[in-house]
Amino acid sequence: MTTTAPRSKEEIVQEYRIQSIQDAAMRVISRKGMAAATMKDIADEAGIAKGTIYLYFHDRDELVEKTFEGAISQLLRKLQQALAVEARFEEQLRHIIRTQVEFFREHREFFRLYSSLRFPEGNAHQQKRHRRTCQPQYLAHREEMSRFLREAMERGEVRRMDPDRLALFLIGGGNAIIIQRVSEETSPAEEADVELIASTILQGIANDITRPDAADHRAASRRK
Amino acid sequence: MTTTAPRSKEEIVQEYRIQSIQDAAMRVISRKGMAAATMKDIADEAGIAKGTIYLYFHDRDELVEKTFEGAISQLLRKLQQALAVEARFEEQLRHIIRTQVEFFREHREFFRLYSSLRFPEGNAHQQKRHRRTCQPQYLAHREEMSRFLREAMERGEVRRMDPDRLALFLIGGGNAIIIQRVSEETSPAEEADVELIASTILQGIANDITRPDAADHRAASRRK
Amino acid sequence: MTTTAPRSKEEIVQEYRIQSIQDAAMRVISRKGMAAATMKDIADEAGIAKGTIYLYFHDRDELVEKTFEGAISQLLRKLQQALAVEARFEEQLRHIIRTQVEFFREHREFFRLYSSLRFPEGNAHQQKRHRRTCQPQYLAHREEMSRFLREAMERGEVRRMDPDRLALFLIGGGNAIIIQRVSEETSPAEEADVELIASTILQGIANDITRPDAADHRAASRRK
Amino acid sequence: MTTTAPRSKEEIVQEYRIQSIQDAAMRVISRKGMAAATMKDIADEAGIAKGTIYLYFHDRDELVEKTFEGAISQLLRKLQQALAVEARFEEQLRHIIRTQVEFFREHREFFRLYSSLRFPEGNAHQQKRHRRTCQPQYLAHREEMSRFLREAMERGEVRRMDPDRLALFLIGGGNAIIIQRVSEETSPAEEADVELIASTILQGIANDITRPDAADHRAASRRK
DNA sequence: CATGAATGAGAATTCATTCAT
DNA sequence: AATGAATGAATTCTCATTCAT
Repeated sequence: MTTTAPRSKEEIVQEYRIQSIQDAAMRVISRKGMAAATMKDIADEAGIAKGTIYLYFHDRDELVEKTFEGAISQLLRKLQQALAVEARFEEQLRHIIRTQVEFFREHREFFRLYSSLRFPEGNAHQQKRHRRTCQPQYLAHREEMSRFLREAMERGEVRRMDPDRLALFLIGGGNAIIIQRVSEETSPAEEADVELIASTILQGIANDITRPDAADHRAASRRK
Repeated sequence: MTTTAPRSKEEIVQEYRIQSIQDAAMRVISRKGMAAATMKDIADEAGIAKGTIYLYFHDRDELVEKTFEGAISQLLRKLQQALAVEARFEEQLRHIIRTQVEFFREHREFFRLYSSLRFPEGNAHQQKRHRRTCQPQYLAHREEMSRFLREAMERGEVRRMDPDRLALFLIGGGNAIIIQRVSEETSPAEEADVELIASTILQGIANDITRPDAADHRAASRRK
Repeated sequence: MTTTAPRSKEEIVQEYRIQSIQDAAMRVISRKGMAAATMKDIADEAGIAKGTIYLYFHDRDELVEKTFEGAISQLLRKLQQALAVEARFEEQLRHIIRTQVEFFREHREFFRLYSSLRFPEGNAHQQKRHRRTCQPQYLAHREEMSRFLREAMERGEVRRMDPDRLALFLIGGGNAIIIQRVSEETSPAEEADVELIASTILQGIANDITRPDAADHRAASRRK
Repeated sequence: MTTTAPRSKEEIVQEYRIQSIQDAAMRVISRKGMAAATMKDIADEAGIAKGTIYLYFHDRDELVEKTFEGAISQLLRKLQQALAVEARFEEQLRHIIRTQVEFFREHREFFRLYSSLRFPEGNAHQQKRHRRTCQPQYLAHREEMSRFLREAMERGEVRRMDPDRLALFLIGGGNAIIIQRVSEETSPAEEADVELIASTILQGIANDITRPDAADHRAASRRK
């Protein structure tokens, strides 16, 4: 493990405060939405005064950004752990999907934030700032997935195609199901959704046993 | 086709106004984002006075909702046309995907709106209202797709699985790629992305185990 | 007379509003001071809503600046009129002093504003802006006076000395007396103060016993 | 000199603290202006914590007032020293003027404070308090000068006129020049400004045609 | 005593909505 | 019907002041 620098009590308290404000921000944003979440809301949620937030974050933008960064880097860490496990591609893929589904179940508040960040709102200045700080985190997620798929292609476990596009499709499709899970009253077993995603991506949906031409088609594309 | 009731000149003017305000709203929202789009912006874009909007829409929420409804019903109409075409399942699927990609290319402004509406923002009252009016439209889209897939399963063209989940996955994955196309400087040919989505969904990405070379390859990499 | 552009009713109303807001700002600033005058105060004083001010002025800074500019340009116009009168130097000087005393009597609220502007407050950015827009007006006043004195020196009516410094001294001394008049319960006749300033500046205060002619001069003036 | 009460170490420390806070306040106010000078700024400048200031001053107003009082009483002491010197009136006048110019050169930060205090800002309560504590100091300065002039009139060295008004004029005119010196990049020699003020006040600026020496002076300057 | 984190009243500014013209 | 000036509630952010450590 890494040697953590010896921290004074002040630093610990400070970190605790920062964390609890971010947690509150996450809850409020997920409840009321990015635009409608006011500093007052967040302060109330955190059980502190409005002004206190400004002791730890320069302004509203910074709070939102840091909140997002914190959450997504947690997700990235989990994904990397999932990728680090030695296993067959198919197992790894299922593991990755499961990790995301679990993460968003545990942090369902975060999901909204994650989604809303794809489309930055606000004025031009805010949007630029946004792209600068939030997008990189979002991109990192995509690139991690993209790299995972590319390596599988190089090993021949996945047929050759644009790994970036495939990563997008997989993440986007997975997220759609997660969103649904988050808003549903009762969902199927988590494992069922994981399996659905994994099997769809792996084998596709076509019932090709009966259609010899489909097999031909595949064989043909392989020959290219 | 359908017999429209005879409309007075007033009604025609009225409809024209409503439409041009909604068009303006769509452009502004897609340019500045949901939260930053002010009534003044929309009025200016439509070339009318702020107050005039209130003659046709009760308040800002209603304008946004109606704008959304209008746009998504256009999309639904196109999808239904695509589904109405008699063709093999695979062709229809490609057609549907192509329709969506094209629709969002032509209405890229709308895409933002579409995405942001999945996660209604605002206070509890607004959110409730939202769910009442916007979600149905969004749901209609999903259900249309779901029905299409279920029917294909019943015909045996698609293997049995949850058609709702599959529809979600397909729409979500497709949207992710569309979003990317919208924000990219230069994209691959539209047809390439359509094909990628279609083939992934149909055949999946796994390199068929029945191919001995692939199996060998995998075995080899496992030995390392 | 200058031909005023034909103005629409809107423009007239607009100008009226601008003027009445500036008047209110002047009154509030003179009552509570530059720093303590809030937008709410000014709006209340003008009998309008806070937001209305922002229809006519971009922000607080602009309002304060424009208010100042408007008032000082009035003063400058009056001074120029006073200087335009053909008369002996001494008469002109008295006229100028009288003009200022009168102006500040009629616009006593303005005086505070005038004084406080010599020392711009606020952050560096505000101060820079200040210098750009307010100082020029203040300088114009000084330069007008300076030019008047220099010309008198060139005509031999005033002994040679630094006209800029002399202008400063005269304005500063005059203002000190005006400030006093503004805050006194009961003041001497306006003309008495004008005469005191004028005679002090013209003849000085020394009772030069050693200069018989000076004594004569004084005796003469006493006889009048 | 004066018998100071025997002071405990605590009292000495206390006085030192008070003084250093006031010094810091003076520097900050002169740098950023009365309104923009925050308690944090002053505490930082003094190298102590914000809260500590409140151990020695009841609130911000009191700090500002005491700071002002401290500075102006220094000035008064210097003026009294200047007046105590036995000399001809003209010499004493020059000495007084010189004292002020020097004082403000050495305490140029104070000058701003001095000027801004003539026009108390803030709410009615603050202004009342202000008048109670600050004005007396300012008045003492004026009265000292006034007394000096009245005595000179009684001795026949200065012609009879309202000594209060004359004091105002002299102080106001002098200050205007000092302000200018403070804000100029490069100023004339201090003595030149002292002489300009003194000679203007003593002899006035009129080129008295009846005075042969003055006429000579003019003739000489014309010849150039 | 000294500290500085926490507080919350209050300021500037924005913008959906109303309404006299 | 259309307008856009006026409104004021709501929001972000600041800073004098308090108080537990």
